[in-house]
Amino acid sequence: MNDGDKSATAVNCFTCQARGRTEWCVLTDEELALVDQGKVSRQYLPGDVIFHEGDECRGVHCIESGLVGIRKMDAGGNEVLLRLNHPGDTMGYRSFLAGNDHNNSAEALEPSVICLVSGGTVRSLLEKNPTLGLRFLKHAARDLDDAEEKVLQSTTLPVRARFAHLLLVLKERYGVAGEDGALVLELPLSRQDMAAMIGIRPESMSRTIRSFEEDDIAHFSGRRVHVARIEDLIRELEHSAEL
Amino acid sequence: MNDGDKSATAVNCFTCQARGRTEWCVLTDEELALVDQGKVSRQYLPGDVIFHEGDECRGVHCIESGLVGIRKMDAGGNEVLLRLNHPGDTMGYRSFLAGNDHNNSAEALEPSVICLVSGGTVRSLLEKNPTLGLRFLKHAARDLDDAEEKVLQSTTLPVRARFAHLLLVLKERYGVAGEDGALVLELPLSRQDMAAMIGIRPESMSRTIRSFEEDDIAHFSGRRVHVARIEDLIRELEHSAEL
DNA sequence: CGGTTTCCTTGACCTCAGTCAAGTACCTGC
DNA sequence: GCAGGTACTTGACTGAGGTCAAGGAAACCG
Repeated sequence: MNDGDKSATAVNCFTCQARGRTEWCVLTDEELALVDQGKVSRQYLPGDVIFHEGDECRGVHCIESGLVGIRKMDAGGNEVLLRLNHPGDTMGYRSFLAGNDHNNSAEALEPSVICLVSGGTVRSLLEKNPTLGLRFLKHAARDLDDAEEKVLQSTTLPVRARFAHLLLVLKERYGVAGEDGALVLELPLSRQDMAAMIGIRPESMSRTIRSFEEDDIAHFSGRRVHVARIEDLIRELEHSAEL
Repeated sequence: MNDGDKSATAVNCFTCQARGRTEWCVLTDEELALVDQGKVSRQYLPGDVIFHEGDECRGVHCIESGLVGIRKMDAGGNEVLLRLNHPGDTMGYRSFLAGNDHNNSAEALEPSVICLVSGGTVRSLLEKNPTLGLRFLKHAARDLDDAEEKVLQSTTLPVRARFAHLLLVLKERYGVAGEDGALVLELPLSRQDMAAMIGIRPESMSRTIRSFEEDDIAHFSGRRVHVARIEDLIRELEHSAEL
């Protein structure tokens, strides 16, 4: 929890690394200048919380660099890691639009630089440039698809299949080419967090990993994963379907 | 499956029962006339499918009357009932916006009249009237919250608690006042569908209902549910949290 | 009306994943 | 270095919920 006055690092929207990937890329230079003025940027270290469930929503967060996990927990302290957000991603736009408090929390998983664009700025931009709203809308549509997919999987698929699926999804972003068609993943996640992503306990995560090793489907050392044959992961998914 | 040429019932957007509740309520009369021209309306009977997962998305559906269930199924034939849609609700706007095929299916649960607003119409309206996009956006934001809530619940809560929660949600729309503070629900759902809503098998649904009866939490006869003390349902939710 | 189908319920059984508890590895600060 | 965490692993046990199989109830339709 480093809530102190992290040096408000001088970040500029025009030179932002993630600029091309953000929702803001549809803005004119003039409009982008508004964002630039209306934002505050901060650094976060792994474990730092950007906002908490229940916090008042004061604007929209935008990731310049790093990695952020979106968590949600219930009354019993159970927690799920809903998704990972990357540079260029926008966070908290939903609570902002709906005008209610944050209904999930965001935590830095890697050292991150994150900007908070004030509510007023976003509101006036939405009026000025309708395309921005459509960008948000598409973003929401994608998130919604993912969430519904997750609902389906978490109620129908067994843990092995869910884990295989998770690895296949993570491959898109964290897969690095191994030799001879093998796949190597460099995950940014602890086992706890992987467990939280598929909604199981750490103990079950351990056992699932071990069973993947025993079946020679994947090999884990630290946060590096070797997968000799991707088909094995896919089969693991389908396998649970038939029969 | 009544895919024949159901009489294209003469429905008019200006006199639509659900008008006030639709996304379109932000349109001017002139714009609404466009919707009226650009739509086709049809009648559906219970069990009729409005669109299937994988179908091409040809526009946005709008419910004039009736009740529609949104289902999603996986390769193994497992199915989840994601949500219920009511008069005034819009369906399929996400696939439409994202430009991909429908990723879930819609089935009439009651006799329904549903309009299909053509893609071109929606597109031009979105350009004309940015507020419409914001309406869709808020809608998506709400759906997303629900979906994420559901992810959390389906991975953390036991069946009894999920069912209690379902009843509490259904109460909002289907609760009718019973005498002396008791609650009576007139559900529009079969047991199978209730099971599908919380992601369990019909057998488990039966057993859960029976256990609620035995514990005197709720009494079921057909699709009517009597709940003497709502607190019991709430306690059922919290109960799973502690300990 | 009886025949068919679909829905719902029940029982017996089993298995997957959660729980509890203990032990190990690793990291950090002193 | 050692003490104290935290993360991870492992084992033994348990139980909630899925599966299978069968029977009953209710809706549908000729």
